[in-house]
Amino acid sequence: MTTMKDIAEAVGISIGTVDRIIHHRGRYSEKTAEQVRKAMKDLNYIPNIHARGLKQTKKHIFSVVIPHRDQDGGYWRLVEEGVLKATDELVSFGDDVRIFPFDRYTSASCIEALSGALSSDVEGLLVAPCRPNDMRGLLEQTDLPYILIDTDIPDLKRRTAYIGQESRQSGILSGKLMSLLITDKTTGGKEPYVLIVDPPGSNYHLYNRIEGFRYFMGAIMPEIKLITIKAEIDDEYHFHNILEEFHVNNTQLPCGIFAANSSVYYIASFLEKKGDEYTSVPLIGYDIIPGKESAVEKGTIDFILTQQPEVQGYRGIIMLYDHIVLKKEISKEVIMPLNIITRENIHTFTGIITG
Amino acid sequence: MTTMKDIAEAVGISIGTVDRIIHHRGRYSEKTAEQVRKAMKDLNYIPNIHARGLKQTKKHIFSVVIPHRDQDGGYWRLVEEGVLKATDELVSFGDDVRIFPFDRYTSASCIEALSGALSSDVEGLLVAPCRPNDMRGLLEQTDLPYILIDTDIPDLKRRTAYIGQESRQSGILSGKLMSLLITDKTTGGKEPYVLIVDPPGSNYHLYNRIEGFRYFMGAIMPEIKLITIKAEIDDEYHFHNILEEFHVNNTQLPCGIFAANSSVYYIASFLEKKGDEYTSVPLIGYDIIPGKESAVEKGTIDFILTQQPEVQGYRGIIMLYDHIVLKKEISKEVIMPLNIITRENIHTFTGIITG
DNA sequence: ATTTTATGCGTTAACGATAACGCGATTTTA
DNA sequence: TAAAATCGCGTTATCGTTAACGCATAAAAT
Repeated sequence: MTTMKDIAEAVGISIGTVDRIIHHRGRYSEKTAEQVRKAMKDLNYIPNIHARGLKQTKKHIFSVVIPHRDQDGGYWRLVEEGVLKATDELVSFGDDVRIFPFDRYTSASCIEALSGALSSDVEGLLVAPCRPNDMRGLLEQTDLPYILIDTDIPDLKRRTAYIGQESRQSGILSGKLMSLLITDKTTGGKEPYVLIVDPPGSNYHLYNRIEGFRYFMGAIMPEIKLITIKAEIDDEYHFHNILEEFHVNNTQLPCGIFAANSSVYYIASFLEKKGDEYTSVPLIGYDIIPGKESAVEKGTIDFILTQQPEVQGYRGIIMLYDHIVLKKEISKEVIMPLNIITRENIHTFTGIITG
Repeated sequence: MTTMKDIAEAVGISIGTVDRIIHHRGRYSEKTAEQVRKAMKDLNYIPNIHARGLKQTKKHIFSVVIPHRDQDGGYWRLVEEGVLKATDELVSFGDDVRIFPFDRYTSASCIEALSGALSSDVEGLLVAPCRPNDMRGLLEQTDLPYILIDTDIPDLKRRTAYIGQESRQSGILSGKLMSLLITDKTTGGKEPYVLIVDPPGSNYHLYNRIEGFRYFMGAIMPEIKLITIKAEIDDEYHFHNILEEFHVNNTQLPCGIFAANSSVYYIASFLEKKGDEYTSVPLIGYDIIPGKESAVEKGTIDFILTQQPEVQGYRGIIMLYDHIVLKKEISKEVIMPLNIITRENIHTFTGIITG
């Protein structure tokens, strides 16, 4: 392994000069710099990360600004788990990560969390700007590098990167899967229709998912009516109620149900309560929730789409570290894979972070 | 951040003693050891990886024993890419990875590569024992830790871990997807059948994939005949020939085609040459091959299953490092997720390693 | 009773990169 | 012309951990 000392000896100077040249800290002649650069190439010099990391006295602190772990049906808990896993690794380097959770339904909580995250001795942020209008102001002012996750604000010129999902595309993919599940058997009724369940809260991603689904279904299966019911509370009991109410007024079963987030599990438990005729209705939704896999394993839920929120949280932190500490180039946009989960592969997707 | 010095001061001893206690190197009393363990907990001591890594003079060298990058339709090239990516990271720590490729069709090459990998100053191996009988002998003798990839030899008691796929399960999953693609329209012929293409070489995974596919189709769609054609050479021209020959003898189109590996791309190009009626036949196969995505994007290939070979290679090296250098606990078995790729999500799966 | 051996510690020099500091020699400014 | 600034470089302490070495005191072996 080549060290700076080797470079220095090869050129006939001291390591101090080599260091100054490597880091462009001035106080050297372009002539020696040229020799050093040549020697670095010839000897294949690669900086020793350990030595560099050890010397860096100051520990790096990152802030994470995301909604409370219980919001959006437990989605953010998964993101947080990924963040914590990455934090474990950074702590061994002397660095640290601080989480500032907020309530995504109130403006004040949102602003408070973000300004708290900015004020301390922090060097970079991972932010989920669920309320773009509330957060954009502070993000425009700060000089700190930050990575956006989940929701993008493309016109924020200073954002370092964005990690996210293609929500509309995932709706399109859901539509495709739905179209495969709908056979003549299930469209047996007089007026075939698909039920779209619009979960509580007005969420950018929910909107796009439903829009994508509608687009695909309209294009490929125009003969099928799309009926949307809107839920108001993120609660199993509430979902059962509105589904029951809908069913009373529409005794004919739908030929498919699409839920735009993890509320699909509420729908599954409703169908299971009603019996076999109901569970055989094609059902598509989002997110693997630990402990609730059985609805997929039994086949009540036919397909689940997921973008592995744990991976998003994990990668967010690692990217911050790569960018700020290792000064690596990182991609401006990371689009998460759209994973299709079903009875036959769900067991291969549980507890995965790095792969 | 707590350091060993802090621990030593808290207990009132020197860091030398703390070090001996942490590493069980003897020369200390149980009484002080108890105090040190308590102080470590109280002060939440976490070893500094950088300092440890820097001090470790000896660089760690790992060997990778996998088939040549061109074999199995370029599959191993992808594994190698993951290995190289991980190697890049290790090189910054002063460590190194050496690749010993072999020809999976000859016994001698296989043994030569493995013994070469074992002989040097290596501390651990990542081995794809494609020819278990040829390799088991050497693996039983060595004291070095090794991780198996791709093919498992469960009765090798000393293997550190296995990273692999559930090949039979992936065949079952293919069967399920095929059953969704087959509608009354495509089964219009007199004697509906599905074509199974068995690629060249007798491969453990190929066998299991086909077996799983047969199992599912037999159980769910027993009315559909399964016809297998065996290819002998891994070459586009050869595939076109045998497909053409089959077609001449069986003018009725199949209601689906299943290819047990990346030769699915040869089949796709054949169908595209023949025209629209042919490309609309449901086609399912394996592996995303860089540069060949268009067959999926156009819809000629309906579904691709992949277990992200790059990720397997990458994780293999990282696990070796975690186990040998960081002395972390690593899982005995890592089963890769079974990813379902189709026209609507393929673009989110290209160039992914860590996520 | 003397020599070994064992026990329980403290001290210290690395590992490679960093950056503050110092020091002549030249150039610029007052 | 003297003082000040700049240039180009060398020297050195430091980060936290490791492990060799040393050194008393006590126990065991001769």
